[in-house]
Amino acid sequence: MYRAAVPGPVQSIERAAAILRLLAARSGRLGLVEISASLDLAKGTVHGILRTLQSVGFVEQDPTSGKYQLGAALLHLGSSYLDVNELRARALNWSDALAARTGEAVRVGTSMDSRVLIVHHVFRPDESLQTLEVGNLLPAHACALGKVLLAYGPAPTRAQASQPLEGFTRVTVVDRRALTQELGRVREQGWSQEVEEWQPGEAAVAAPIRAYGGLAVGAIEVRGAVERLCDYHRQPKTEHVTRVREAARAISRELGAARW
Amino acid sequence: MYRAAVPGPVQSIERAAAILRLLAARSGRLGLVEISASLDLAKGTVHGILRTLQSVGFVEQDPTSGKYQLGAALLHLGSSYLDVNELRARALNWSDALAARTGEAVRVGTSMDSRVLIVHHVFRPDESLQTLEVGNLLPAHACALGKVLLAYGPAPTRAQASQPLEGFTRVTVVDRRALTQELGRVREQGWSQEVEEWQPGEAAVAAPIRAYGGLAVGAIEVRGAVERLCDYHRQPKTEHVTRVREAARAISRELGAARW
DNA sequence: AACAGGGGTCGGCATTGTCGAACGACGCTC
DNA sequence: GAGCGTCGTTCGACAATGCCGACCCCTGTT
Repeated sequence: MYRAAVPGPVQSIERAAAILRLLAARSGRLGLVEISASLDLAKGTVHGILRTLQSVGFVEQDPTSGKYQLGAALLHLGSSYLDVNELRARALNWSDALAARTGEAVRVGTSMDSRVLIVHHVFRPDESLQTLEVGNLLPAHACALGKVLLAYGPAPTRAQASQPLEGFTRVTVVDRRALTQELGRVREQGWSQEVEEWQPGEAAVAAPIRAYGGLAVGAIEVRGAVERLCDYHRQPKTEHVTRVREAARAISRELGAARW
Repeated sequence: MYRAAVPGPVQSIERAAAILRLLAARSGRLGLVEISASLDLAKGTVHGILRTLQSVGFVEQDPTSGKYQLGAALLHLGSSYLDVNELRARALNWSDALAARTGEAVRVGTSMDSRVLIVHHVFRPDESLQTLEVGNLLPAHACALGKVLLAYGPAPTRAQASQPLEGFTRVTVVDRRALTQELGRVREQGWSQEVEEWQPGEAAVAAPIRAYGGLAVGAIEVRGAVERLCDYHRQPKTEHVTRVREAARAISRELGAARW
């Protein structure tokens, strides 16, 4: 039997986490056999794990259909994570001001599993209906936040670099070499942009939030309609770039100061 | 050795969940020995679980201090839970309207471990700064949401009924018998109130959201300053009570209709 | 009425996680 | 600055633990 390199990754916990991820990915309820088939585990095994997860409130079971879904306890854990998260805490003050000054929505994100996790979101300051995106996961290569995180984060692993890039609009960067080139440009100029590469009609500008050592621990972006955020060359307006970069620097300073 | 009544609650997963709860309760970072002492487990055991939780992103370790805290993956799971949660989905439409009509903040909650979990929160429609309370856990006996859930939920277990009620202000109901009496009144009138029992200066009115069978699966409340929400007898204004009850009934109907 | 498909249960086996002691690093005190 | 205490981490042995796969029951369908 294969023996793990590092000792003691608790198998059942890994499996439980895989089940939770599966339930989160397929938004909706999943049956026992679906889960056991997806993870290639025996039904009985999955059932035992599910019952345990249910008893601690991490999953719930629909009594009529018998299907499983995520449980309420996770919501509380997630919000507790936000309370502890230092990046978010430091970004709170500055992002409000940034949204007010630019008149656009502001989002703060961090890297997770080569995707971008939104940890803070300030609505565009107008009366329009907007949905809170905190907790959402975005593909890194298709949004301004992600590009900055890729550019200033650790180098991608072999496995990551060989995965194809998914396209979302006609201008999403799907060519790996083109992306590498753009990330170089991002490093040179110190900020990233994204014009209709994720959502049609939307553009964004992002800058890195760096902790001691220079590695990016997060990013902050301003996002809004292309016609407001960009000039007539479809390039982000300089004032927005400047303001995002200022906010990012301010937060970086606070993060550094808090620990050193 | 004690043998569990139902077979197969996976021990390591229960322990992992206990660790996560501990990390959530003590907001902040915890050391390995603190955790192992709190749960009365061997250091090595806790370490193995923590490493596994870390590898799946449920906890993070501060590289400088070595202490552990909740991880980013939980945020995503929590927000995924919100996506699936049917109570919240149905409440979305009605709570916005309720907030607009009453001019006050609206919250929707559900029962969890004999406390109240906030699953939706609409800010009071003015420019004041408010913090999102989704994911927060409140004591059931001290808020309007909780009283409704207690009144229309399953009867409390022996263990629950013998726990003392914590006081938060001078008027918090801390006497178990007084609470029972008030819950009876809530059942009679179909709604609950709370005047400065949780936060000084704040009052709230709540009504039950019931699924098929009549059991409350959630509750919705309007919350605001006492002087706005109540009349000069410090009783909630009738118009607010009516509106909350209407919203609750509408959501209940949708929930029932969705399944039957 | 028979069948298919779902969730749930059970007991035996060996894999798996647990324990406790020992290690190395750090920081504090004297 | 040497010693001590504390903390996170590693390791190996043991056996308790959780895993597997066959079996059961129920519901809905053909």
